[in-house]
Amino acid sequence: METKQRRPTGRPRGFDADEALERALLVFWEQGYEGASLANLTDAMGISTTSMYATFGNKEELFRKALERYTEGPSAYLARALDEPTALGVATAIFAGTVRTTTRPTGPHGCLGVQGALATGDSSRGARDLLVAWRDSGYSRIRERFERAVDDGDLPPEANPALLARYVTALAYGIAVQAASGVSRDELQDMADAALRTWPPC
Amino acid sequence: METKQRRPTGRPRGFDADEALERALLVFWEQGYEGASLANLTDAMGISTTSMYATFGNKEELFRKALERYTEGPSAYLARALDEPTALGVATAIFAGTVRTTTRPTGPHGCLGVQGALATGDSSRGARDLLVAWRDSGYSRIRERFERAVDDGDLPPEANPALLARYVTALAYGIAVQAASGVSRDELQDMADAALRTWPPC
DNA sequence: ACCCTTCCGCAGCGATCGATGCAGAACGTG
DNA sequence: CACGTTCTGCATCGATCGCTGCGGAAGGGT
Repeated sequence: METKQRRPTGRPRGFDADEALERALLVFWEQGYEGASLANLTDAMGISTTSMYATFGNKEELFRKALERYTEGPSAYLARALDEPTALGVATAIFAGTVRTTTRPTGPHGCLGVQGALATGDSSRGARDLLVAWRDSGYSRIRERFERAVDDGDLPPEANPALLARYVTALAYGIAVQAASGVSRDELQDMADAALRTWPPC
Repeated sequence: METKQRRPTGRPRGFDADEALERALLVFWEQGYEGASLANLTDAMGISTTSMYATFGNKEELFRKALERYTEGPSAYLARALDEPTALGVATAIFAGTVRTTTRPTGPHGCLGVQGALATGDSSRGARDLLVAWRDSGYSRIRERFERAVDDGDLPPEANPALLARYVTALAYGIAVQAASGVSRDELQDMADAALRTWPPC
């Protein structure tokens, strides 16, 4: 089975699809799904609308792929944070990663998963629902990690993993909103450090 | 001085401007500034675009007035919260008000000041900047209230009012984001209650 | 060198965006 | 009732929205 050779050859692509997607990600990140027009996107990607549609499908598909890239790139700190040995370590790493990613000196401020499509019109409900699912997935993974921490005896038996996960995600989203408003990295990190001093909050 | 009689008479308005503004507020709240089209707005307001422009100026002005109405209506809990006698009472009231306002059984979920225009295209930068200023104003008022709490001896002298205000606003924005995702009122209130059990976080 | 396949530039699609001009309707005032 | 003033309904503006058809350009396989 030669499933490897899918493309029966032809004119090769004149641009780097990965780099184009990275550019699109930055536009979505900064302007949101609705605020990013096709002209904005293709200009930043350096390709024509024809190439964009041929390569990525349509605007919503492009957004979906940009979100995947975001998850595996700027937002990869979440997966790493879940590997920390303690619940406190997990929370600490999540906050540190959130602060760093939402306040990069170069690049958009805030979190794509929050500001990409928080409230939208009907025509953008697909992107909005996608981000709702994305945020819910992050919450669920944190909650499961805290459930394991209770099982491990790392967190006390009376701890509420779901509630703790809501707390961590809420603070992370709050950091993201403030970063989008222009609040500095140091100020947000100091706030996160203070919050962690009373961990766990119950 | 007869400044009272400004209008030299004429055909009276055929609709209630206050109610129309309330309807517009709900649309902006649910769909965001960019997601709310003129057609969406005027349909909900029950008036023509001509009447809208004659009465409110343009879309950005309408948004500005809707935000004012939001501040004095759904978001009025903030001003009341600042009158609480203690910093803990202030934080408690802010969280309770945020949870209640962002999860109203009837009406949009989330906070207009957050999801109204968090990340936008160039053409909506006016609305975006307006909300940045709105959020910053809320933060500043809370910070000043906490400074007073330190002066009063309510908060310990080593407390950091700016940091505490960042914490409260972050958690409130996080609640708003989760409410926009559909998280229930009870779950968010339980989380806020847990966070308040370790007040102040430093 | 030929052919087949894929990609790209150009132009333009219908729809919707925010915003207006205009003429007549509807009122308070004299 | 006539007038002056304001508001409203209709039609439409140019611009932009996301998206696509088409024909030629540019490659790889044989």
